[in-house]
Amino acid sequence: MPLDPLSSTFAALADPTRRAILARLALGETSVMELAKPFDMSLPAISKHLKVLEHAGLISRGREAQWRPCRIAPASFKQVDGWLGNFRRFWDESFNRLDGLLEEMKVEEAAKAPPRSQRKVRVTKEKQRGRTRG
Amino acid sequence: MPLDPLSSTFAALADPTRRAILARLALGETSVMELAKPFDMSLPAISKHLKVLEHAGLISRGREAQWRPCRIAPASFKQVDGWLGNFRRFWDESFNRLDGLLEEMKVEEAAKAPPRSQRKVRVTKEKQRGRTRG
DNA sequence: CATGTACTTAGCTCATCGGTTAAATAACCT
DNA sequence: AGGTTATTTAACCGATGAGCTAAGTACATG
Repeated sequence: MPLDPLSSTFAALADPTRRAILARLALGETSVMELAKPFDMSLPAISKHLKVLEHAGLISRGREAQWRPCRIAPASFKQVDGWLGNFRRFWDESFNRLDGLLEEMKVEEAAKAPPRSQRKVRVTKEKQRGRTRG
Repeated sequence: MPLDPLSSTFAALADPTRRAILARLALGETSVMELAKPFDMSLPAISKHLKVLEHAGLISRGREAQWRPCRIAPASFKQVDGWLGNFRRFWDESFNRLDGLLEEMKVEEAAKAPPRSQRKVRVTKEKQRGRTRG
């Protein structure tokens, strides 16, 4: 049985060889041979690692003659980052300051607008999900 | 042999039960019994999961009489977030916009100051590490 | 077509992982 | 001391994971 996406992504990231491969790919698309070079490991081993990374949605692969160029695929990274966001308040100071600010703004807004039905906002849920900077 | 810290952290996160435990702990410190309740699983199994999480630096445990209250430990989360930051440019639009801005600023600064030795800045390295929001 | 290059698949080994039950430890409460 | 509650340790089992070698596939080129 296949694991849920987040589990297979984390599992894929739990190997230093695979993380090193991703670090290399962050510099740009490249071939399997090229990726294998830094490692004291058989080619099939690298091939397996790439399969794991692909299955985890962390890379995608193309076809160019006999080469299978690999590149970073953003989606799973984004998902991991999203999950991590649920815990950001535990370590990110600026996140907490921003939260304080947002809460202040909500309080002020609530003071201006008279309370209607469904006016109450679940701040805790709100601040844990789908945050972007900007 | 023990894995490197990042590997054991990712490995710890690669299990849905353990992620659910962390999600519960995000709501606040609690006991092993309390943590075990939602799961159809023996207590020793939970105990093992907690040991893995503790070893990964994702939780810490106290002592209060016969209870061992668990709570989120920030350090490993932060480390994961830091590692993920190396790849942020692949999915985070606002991150890219910010990078563009920073690069512009560097260009302007460089235009003002006449080129000295070691003036060249490795933007790529710079933008991949130790970023915080402000 | 034959040979070389770039991979992938198959089949094996060994270690680790997630779960189990049974027993041990630790602290509290008569 | 004896019992109850909370949690861990020990010993085991089946499944999965990372590595290997050997063989297979796909494409390019002489």
